[in-house]
Amino acid sequence: MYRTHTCGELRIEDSGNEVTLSGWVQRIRDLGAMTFIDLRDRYGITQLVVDENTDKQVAEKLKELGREYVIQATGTVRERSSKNKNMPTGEIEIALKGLSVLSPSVVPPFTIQDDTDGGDDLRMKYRYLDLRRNMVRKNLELRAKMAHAVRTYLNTKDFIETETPVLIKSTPEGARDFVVPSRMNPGEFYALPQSPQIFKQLLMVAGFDRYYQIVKCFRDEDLRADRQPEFTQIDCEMSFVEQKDVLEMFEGLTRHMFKEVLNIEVDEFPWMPWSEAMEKYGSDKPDTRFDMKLNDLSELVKGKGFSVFDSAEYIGAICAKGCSEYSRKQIDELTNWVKRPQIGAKGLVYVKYNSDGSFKSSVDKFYSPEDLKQWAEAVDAVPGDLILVMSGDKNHMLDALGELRLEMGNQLGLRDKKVFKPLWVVDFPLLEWDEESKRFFAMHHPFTAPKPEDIPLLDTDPGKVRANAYDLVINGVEIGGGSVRIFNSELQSKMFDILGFTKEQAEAQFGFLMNAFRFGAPPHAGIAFGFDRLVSLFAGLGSIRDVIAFPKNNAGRDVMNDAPAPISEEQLEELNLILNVKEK
RNA sequence: GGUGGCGUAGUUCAGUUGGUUAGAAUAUCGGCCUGUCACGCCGAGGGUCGCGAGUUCGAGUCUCGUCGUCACCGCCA
Repeated sequence: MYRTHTCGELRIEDSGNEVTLSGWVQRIRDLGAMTFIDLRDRYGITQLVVDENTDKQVAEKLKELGREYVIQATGTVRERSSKNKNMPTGEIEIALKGLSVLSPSVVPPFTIQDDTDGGDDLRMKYRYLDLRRNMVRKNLELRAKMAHAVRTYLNTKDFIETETPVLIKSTPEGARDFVVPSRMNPGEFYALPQSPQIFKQLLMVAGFDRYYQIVKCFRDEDLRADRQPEFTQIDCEMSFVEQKDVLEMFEGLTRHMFKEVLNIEVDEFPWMPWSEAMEKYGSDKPDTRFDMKLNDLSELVKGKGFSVFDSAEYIGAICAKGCSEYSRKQIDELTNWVKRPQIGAKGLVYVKYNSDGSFKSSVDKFYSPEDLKQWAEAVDAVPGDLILVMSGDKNHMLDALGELRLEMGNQLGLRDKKVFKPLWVVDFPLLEWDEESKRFFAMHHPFTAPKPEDIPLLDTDPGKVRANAYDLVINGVEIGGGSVRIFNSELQSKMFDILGFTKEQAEAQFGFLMNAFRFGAPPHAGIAFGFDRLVSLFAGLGSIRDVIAFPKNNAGRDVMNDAPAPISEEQLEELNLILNVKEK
C-alpha cells in the first residue's frame, strides 16, 4: 500500500493516527536539527517534520532528497505548534517514522509552483511538469467537469452519444483537410474530419433523432491563440426540429453549464440578426458586455466641403463615454492604432464633447458646433464623451470600427472576464461571393437550409439569401454554430448547382448523402460548440492552449515530442509515397 | 504567404550615446541554524549574450540574413 491518505485531506481531527502518504517533494526547509518537507500531490500539500535527535534514521535519509523526488512517508499526525492558516492542512503535520524514495528526480528546469519561474517555451517543452502546477491542472479539472455537465444534460434530454469515424473522405468545401495515406489502397488517402457533419446527418436519416458527441476535429489551417489544428467540439444533431427548438435546447445546455460549473445564472439569450451585428458592432460575434455601438453618420456629415467624408462610401462613429479629456497623445496613439496594417484605416477623426457643452474636433474647419451637436445626438453622446469617426469602404470601416470599439472597451475596462453575455446571432447570409474564384461559397456549409421566404431569391439574387444558420456568441467569442439542414434532395442539388458543382462532382463528393435523402430524411438541424473555447471562456483565459493537456505551438508543432517528424524510407515505400519537398 | 514583439547564467530579467573583467534575483551545490511554511545567515560554481555575416580601433548594444517562439493579418466557422 503506497498511501492511506492523500496530501490534501488530513485535518486536526486525524491527530494521533498513523498514516502513510506518497507524493512529490515540493520544498525542504532544513533548520538544522529539524527539517520540514512539503509533500505535494494533486489534492494538496501536507507538511512532514523530522527531528534529528529523535528520528536519527529518517534524518539520515533526508540528505538524499531533492525537489520533485517521489517519496513515501509514514508517521503520526499531530497538531502543529505553529499553525499555518493559509493552507487547508495547516493545523497538522506528520512526524515521520519512515521515509523511502520511490523515484528520484533530476533538478527540474523550472520550479513547480503557482508563480513559476518558467517561460512559455520551457513549460511547453516540459508540459508534464507544467501540468503538475495547480493553475494548469485546475484548468483541466474544469474541462473535465464541463464535459461531465454536457453529458449529464444531453443524456437527460435523450441524446444518443455516438462515435463517428476519424478516417473519412476528403471534401472540397471548407478548411484544408489533414490527410492520411492508405497502405492497402495505394495512391489513396483518408482525411481527418473537420467535423462529423455528414455522419451526424446520416444518423438523422437513420432515425437516431438526437445525437451528440464530444469529438476531436481537425483543420489544417494557420493557428491562433484560439485555434489548434486538432480541437474538440460538442457536436449535436436533432430531428423534427426547427431553428427555435435547437436554440432553446442549447441555450438550456449553456445555462446548465453556467449554473453547474460556475454557479452563475445568465439572462435569456437575445437573438440578433447577422445584419444588425455587422451594422451595430462591426462583427458577426459582438461583445455585448458593453454598448458603444457603431453609428452610420454618412447622411449627416456629407456636403460640408470635407472631401475625405464626401468621397467616402461610409462614415461611421462610436461614442467613448467619459473620454473627452483624452490627451493629444492618447488620440494620436489611437490614430496610430487604427492605421496599423491589421486595421488598415486611413485615419481617425475625433470630436470631444467637452463637459462645458462645447466641441473640439479635428474637423472644426469644416463643421460648425451646430453640426457637431447633431453628430453627438446621432451617437447618443453627452458632455464628457469622445466621438471617434472613421470613413472609407463600408465593409472595411465596419470591421475597423468594430476593432476600435473592442480596443476602447479594453481601455475603459468594460470587458470584465467575470461577466458573461451570451446571445444568438441569426439569419446569416447563405452564400458568400468570392472575388478570386468568381463564385459563391457556402458561408456555413453546403447543407445549410435557406430561409423558406428567401428561396425565390436563389434564382434572382443568391447573395441576398439568408440562411437558417445561427451562432452562439459569448463575450465576443464565437462559441458555437449550426444550421437547419436541407433534407430535400432537389433543393440540395440546387445548392450544389449554385456553388458551382457539376452534377458529376456533386455525385462524386456527396452522392451517398443525396442518396440517403432519397430514403426518407427527417427534417433536421444541428449545432456544434467549440469545447476548448468554452472552457477557456469559463476559465477566464485568452488562449485555448491552457485548457488542452498537450497543445501544439503556433506552427502546429508539438515541442515536447517534436512532431511532426520525417518518417523512414521503409514507411514511405510501404505507403507508395515519394517526397517532393520544395527548397525555399 | 505577410506584419510586429521577444531571444543575455538552469530560470526570470537588467545591461546607459557602441568602450575595461556582462550584473541582480531565484534555482543548484557546500557550511551554520529546533518551529519553518517564499525559513534565515555565510560562501561557491554557473555565460557560444540564439546562430551566421557585415559596419567599426572596438558589438550583448548598430545593419542584414537565418533559426526559435509569441501575437496579429491573410487563411479558417
